[in-house]
Amino acid sequence: MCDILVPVSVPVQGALFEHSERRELGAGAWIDMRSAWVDDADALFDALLDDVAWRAERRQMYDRVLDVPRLVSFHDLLTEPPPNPAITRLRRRLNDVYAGELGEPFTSAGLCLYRDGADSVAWHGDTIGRSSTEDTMVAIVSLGATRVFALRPRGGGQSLRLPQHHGDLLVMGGSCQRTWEHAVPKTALPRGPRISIQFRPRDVR
DNA sequence: GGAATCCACGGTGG
DNA sequence: TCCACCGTGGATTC
Repeated sequence: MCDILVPVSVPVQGALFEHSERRELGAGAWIDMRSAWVDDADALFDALLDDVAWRAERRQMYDRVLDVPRLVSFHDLLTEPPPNPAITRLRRRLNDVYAGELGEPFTSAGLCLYRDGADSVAWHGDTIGRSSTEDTMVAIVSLGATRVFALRPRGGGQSLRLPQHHGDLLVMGGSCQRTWEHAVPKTALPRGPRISIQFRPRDVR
């Protein structure tokens, strides 16, 4: 792995919401990052671990049916109460800042539980609909163990590795979902559980 | 030696 | 009809 290590130069302190820490990725893609964005992240992590109805999914891949290497729980925030009221508060905070830029509010929360370093998600982009060419925004809150969030341009290029710590916020916007892919790679290093909350506009996973 | 990365594989569904 | 999607495991690279 030659790719390096991003936090490098990214100033993550200070007023994220002035967008002073926006990192432009090129071609209209950008990410915002903020560490320790979640208040009382310890309690939220513990509560979600217990309260969420985590689901294991299986997927046919080639000649086998495999367990998806993470647990998931999806919530449409417009039609059902979230598994924890803190999710509503986080959504409000995000909408206060981003709904204008987005043109519509975040309305859904997808939760993933990465139980250990063997849990992961492969390279993908979150597009709305299959053939859509429109940009969307995804906000990801991380709780629990630190895991690398990797980003790379579609079609190849240097990838970024962004360690996501307990309570961190990462927002991907602009063309990011179309022109970049992201992943949470497996790691052989010892890792405890991590929960991610992905806020999206509309009912997409 | 160990960890990370790359790549091929093909059924599914939009 | 077509093609993007995605998890694994072996090979390769770091």
